[in-house]
Amino acid sequence: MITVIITFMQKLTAQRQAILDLINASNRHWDADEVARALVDTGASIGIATVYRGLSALESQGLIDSIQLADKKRYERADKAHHDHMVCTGCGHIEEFSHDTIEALQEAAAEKKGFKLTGHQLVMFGFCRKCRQELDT
Amino acid sequence: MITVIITFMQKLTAQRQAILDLINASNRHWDADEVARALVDTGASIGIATVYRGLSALESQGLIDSIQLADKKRYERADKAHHDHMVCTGCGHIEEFSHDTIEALQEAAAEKKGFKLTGHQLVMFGFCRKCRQELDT
DNA sequence: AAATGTAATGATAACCGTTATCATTATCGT
DNA sequence: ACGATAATGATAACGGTTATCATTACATTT
Ligand SMILES: [Mn+2]
Ligand SMILES: [Mn+2]
Ligand SMILES: [Zn+2]
Ligand SMILES: [Zn+2]
Repeated sequence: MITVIITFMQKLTAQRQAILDLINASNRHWDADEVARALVDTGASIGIATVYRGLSALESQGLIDSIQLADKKRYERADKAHHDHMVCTGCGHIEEFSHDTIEALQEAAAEKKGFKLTGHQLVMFGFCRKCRQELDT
Repeated sequence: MITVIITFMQKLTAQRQAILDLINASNRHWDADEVARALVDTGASIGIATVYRGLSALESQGLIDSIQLADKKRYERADKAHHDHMVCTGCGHIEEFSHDTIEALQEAAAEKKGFKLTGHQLVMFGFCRKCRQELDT
């Protein structure tokens, strides 16, 4: 019998509330540094370590979501349905999409290999509509 | 009129040939450190910086492939058809799979958003057959 | 064969996102 | 109010990767 002790946030502190509010008020995908700068710009006082810890804590509560890109993690609101991402390598724009059939086929593919899925991440790279035009000119 | 000068490898040096041979002789997904250690173990003399540069050069020639995982990049043989990956969070085992319908639907999803795709990466996380059993016991 | 130009090598410093450390501060239950 | 516990913030440390730079290996030209 193994007892696993999980420590949850004792409280949504002022700092964590500020992080959560910031992310919930936008549709962006924030990295830790952007969050820290945005909060400091509004006059809040928050250390970068607190931002990292706050983001982790909020995510483990399911209050925010994240995607792991090549270089860094980016966080976004959790009150949207599951979706995946297209990243424009030209301008960094992130487009969201969801496709039920793709999701179902992933599950089937996992089943065939004996995998018990816990998550997935599909990232597509390319050029957004705007950057495509600039390439043609 | 913009001229882009691309410098290719002048030559497949002994070090890069050794990296390529090592990777081609296995079905593993190697990180840079594993490659370096494996080569040093066979008596070869190669610096870690050379391994990183060699892996990059070989990949840009299309001689090897890579996947970007959360913490590090992993390299594999390029003489297999395109495929995606399932990573076992229990033991690190990487299973490969390919699904033509998923690929086609991705292209369609990109088209709908105006994206010109250049690549994608689908990573599924979960527990492999072996680790599933150990969880149940 | 010798000289020249260019690319690769290897040791190591630097970089960058992230996590660990630790003294201090805030918060919760009693 | 008290004591226990968790969060904060400055900063050090970490891990993977890239940059620097003096040296070495090639290939091409004389
Ligand atoms: Mn999103
Ligand atoms: Mn593979
Ligand atoms: Zn773009
Ligand atoms: Zn496993």
